[in-house]
Amino acid sequence: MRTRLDPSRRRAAIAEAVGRVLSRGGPDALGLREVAAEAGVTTGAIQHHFTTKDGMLLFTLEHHGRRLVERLSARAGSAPQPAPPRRVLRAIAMELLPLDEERAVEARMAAAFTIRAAANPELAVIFREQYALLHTLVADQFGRAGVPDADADARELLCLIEGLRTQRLLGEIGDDTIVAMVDRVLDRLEPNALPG
Amino acid sequence: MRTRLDPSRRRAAIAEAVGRVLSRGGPDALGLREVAAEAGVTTGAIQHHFTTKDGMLLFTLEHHGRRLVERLSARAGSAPQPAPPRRVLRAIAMELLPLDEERAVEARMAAAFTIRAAANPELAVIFREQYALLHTLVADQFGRAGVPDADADARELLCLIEGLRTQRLLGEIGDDTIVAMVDRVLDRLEPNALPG
DNA sequence: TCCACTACATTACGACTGTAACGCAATGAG
DNA sequence: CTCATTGCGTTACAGTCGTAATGTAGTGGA
Repeated sequence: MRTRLDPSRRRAAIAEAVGRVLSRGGPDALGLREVAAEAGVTTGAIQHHFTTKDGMLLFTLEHHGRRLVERLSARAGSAPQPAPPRRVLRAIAMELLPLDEERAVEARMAAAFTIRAAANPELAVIFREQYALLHTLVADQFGRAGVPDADADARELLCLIEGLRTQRLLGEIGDDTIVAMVDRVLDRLEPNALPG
Repeated sequence: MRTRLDPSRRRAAIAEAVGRVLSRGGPDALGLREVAAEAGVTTGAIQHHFTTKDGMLLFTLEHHGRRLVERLSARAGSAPQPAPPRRVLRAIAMELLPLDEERAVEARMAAAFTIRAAANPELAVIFREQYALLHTLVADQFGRAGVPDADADARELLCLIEGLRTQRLLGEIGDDTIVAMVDRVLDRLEPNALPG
């Protein structure tokens, strides 16, 4: 028997394992035994904490979404309050884009959940909730920058980021292209701000 | 026994069925029996034409990609030669975006293949080849419009379209938002062209 | 007409799937 | 200490998976 663990910790650990499995092997590799092995537990443990596979996936999406939003909020909220919006937006973009392996795993996992959500309303709800949070977060920064239509600018930036994630994980573009594109867009959206 | 059919026609029909199944039920629904039922054949027929499931998927991706590129080329090539680039680009965008059910099926299918490609180099190659064709197609139009960096503009537009597809199929944005965003971007990228 | 061949259909099989059922050790309350 | 409860591990099972094997009807050439 392995170390006994706080249930929420164990659920989190399993959710992380789901992400790695999904990221590594694609949708066909997502089996309970595979996840269990990745998490270092047995299928019995998974069954105990989630009862069903769909429940596990639902929690996994919530878990990762929560973590991501927290990270982004920290980026937006830290520093002496009047941090330049451009810098905050750039930080948010970098946090979302798959520029290191950890973010790449997140991106691949998100993509895997995306199609499931397209055929599963429960998952789609989670996505929309998280997107709403993200949108207000970004739109606030555009608002602070004084652009005429902060909502539209926020939608466009998030949209571009989504596209960059997808194209990057297909190898259609490289890391340098990603960064260049983000800067290009930020320069245009807020031309009066100081560079950096 | 069903009607005997030209092999390439049969393969195409099966590929279409794969797209519909993938679009409708997500990755878990993609079984040979499901595809066979959708195509109105037996698993034996599928096996005869593709021998393996992966082969079937590979062909499916190629098939749909080919069709899409042909449609787009037709859009770009038709009309008395000097059709305004803005109009051509808009037509291309509309052809790519899930504004009707047929394109929505294509978008969901593409998303489903995307994650598979992330873990399957053979599929990724197909994606990259098709993306290259698409890129030159779009970049040509930007070139004709006389923008300073046609490549970057093409990448950005395609990137935005990719993001719009994803967000649309999650229900995060609506059809009107999609069209508005495309026009917004086209207005900015090529401000000197005539409207329409 | 005969024959090789193609285009399927049918059946069968072993591997693998998610989940139910059961067992048991550790833990906290009394 | 006792004891119910929680947190797993183990085993079993029915169903589904992709694929191999085999059969057969239709087809085009000689």
